[in-house]
Amino acid sequence: MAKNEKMVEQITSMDVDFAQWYTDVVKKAELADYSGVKGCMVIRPYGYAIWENIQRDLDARFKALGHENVYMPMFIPESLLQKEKDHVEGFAPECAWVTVGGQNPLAERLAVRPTSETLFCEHFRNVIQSYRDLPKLYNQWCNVVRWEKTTRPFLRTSEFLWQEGHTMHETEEEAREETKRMLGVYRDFYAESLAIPAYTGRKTEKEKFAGAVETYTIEPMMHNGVALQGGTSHFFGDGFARAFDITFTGRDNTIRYPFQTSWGVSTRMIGAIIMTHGDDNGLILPPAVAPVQVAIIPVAQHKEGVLEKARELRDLLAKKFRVKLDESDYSTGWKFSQYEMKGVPLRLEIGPRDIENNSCVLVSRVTREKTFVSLDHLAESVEKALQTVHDELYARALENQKARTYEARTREEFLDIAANKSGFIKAMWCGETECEEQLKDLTGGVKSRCIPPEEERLSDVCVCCGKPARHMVIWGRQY
RNA sequence: CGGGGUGUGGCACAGCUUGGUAGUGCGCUUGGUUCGGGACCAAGAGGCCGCUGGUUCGAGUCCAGUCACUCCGACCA
Repeated sequence: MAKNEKMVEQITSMDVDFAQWYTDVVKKAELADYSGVKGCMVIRPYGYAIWENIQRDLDARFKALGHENVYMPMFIPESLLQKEKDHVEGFAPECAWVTVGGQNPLAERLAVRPTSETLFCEHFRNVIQSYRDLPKLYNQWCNVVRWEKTTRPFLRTSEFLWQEGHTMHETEEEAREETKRMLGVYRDFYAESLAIPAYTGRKTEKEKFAGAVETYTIEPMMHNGVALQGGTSHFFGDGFARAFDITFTGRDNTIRYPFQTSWGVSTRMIGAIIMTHGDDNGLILPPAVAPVQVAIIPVAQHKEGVLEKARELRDLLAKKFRVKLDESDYSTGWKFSQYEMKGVPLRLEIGPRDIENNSCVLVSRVTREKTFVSLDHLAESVEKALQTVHDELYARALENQKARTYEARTREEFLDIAANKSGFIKAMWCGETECEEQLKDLTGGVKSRCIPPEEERLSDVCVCCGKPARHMVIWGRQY
């Protein structure tokens, strides 16, 4: 049999089947594996390393703003979860419950946390007495469980990792500012570290978080035009504070309720990275979170001096970058494919010819173009190349988002776009939940994503019912 | 929760209609030749065919039950 007929495990083309492409990338890039536990995945070392980089980056951003990390219990007694009416209604349907401890049935069953507002509230009640105790700026990195019917690696799993910030403030204004500030942190992180552009804005009444007064969201668009709710920041008013009886003595010596926020992003962001930047050759990682930023591939490594030179370059670059030198005896071509599949932003080839010329080859994962660079000032060249990868990823994603954002001024236009295009639709809305539901039914799943802060006035009437328009809404299908 | 589908070495599957020694490809191990885009040759290792029971001289194959996973719908970071 001819060698080119050899069966090579391929990644399904994203144009053929985007869902299958996604699953292939997750597996071939060794990000995650299915587990024996229904709806739960194994996050493999390479995938977890991405999460660790995300954590390190975000954690620094939180701490720069004065937030402190804490850890809450993983279980919530049913009575505690039930204290805020809207909240329990929203989350009870997808809670996992512990009913037995050891050998004995529990007197009160425990929910495995789907989110920790109630636990934070119980604690805030104990530690907040005076305006001097405010603000409380807490964050926790943890896992949560939501009993999902259908799951997909990173995008929706029964258990997932996230961070949830929970803050308490003296005034409503301060809490509202915090809500928007943290949405801004997410937006900056997406742009600066993940190279993902996104629309941000407020959720409609129908789509907001259970128990929130306002929910803000970041909505990046995936390569296929489908939205992913990429992070949320909630303003709770003093609703939970009242439900949990959290009070403090104000500067004027009166008893007051503090104002609260919460905000979170999850391992779903890894799914966003895959679906925003990936291509038919596999994953493409933004340099800021890539576990390996530069893969050094020695060429003809058996020849004298090649490995030594490669190690020298590794040691040099490792001072500044996350570098991996692959000395294994896999073929050169195999290594090229392997690191491309795993999305390493930059490949460095070093072989006998390069050594002769005091140069090496840099290959961008985005363009796959080979550039010969001098070994003098190599670190600078690498830094520049990584920056270029980031910029190109961002530009490409932004272009896709722009190209797939449409405007609809009539119901017919809206339905036509929903039926024939994939992407976001900007359209005016009257503010009624009925219209949201109607549009969702008529289009088979297009929902409101957010109301952006800078609202364009596309027309004066609701795209659905024709009554006077209140807001411009970005609509789309979601994961 | 409703409707399909699938369970056979690590992975992807064939074998089942018509019962009779467990197969193929990839991967893995060892040795050798290769090495600037997924190398090749040779020799190996690895499976009580999801589980339980039944029919039979004999079950991966037929029957009954059961469990798990998965896809499509309604709900969701």
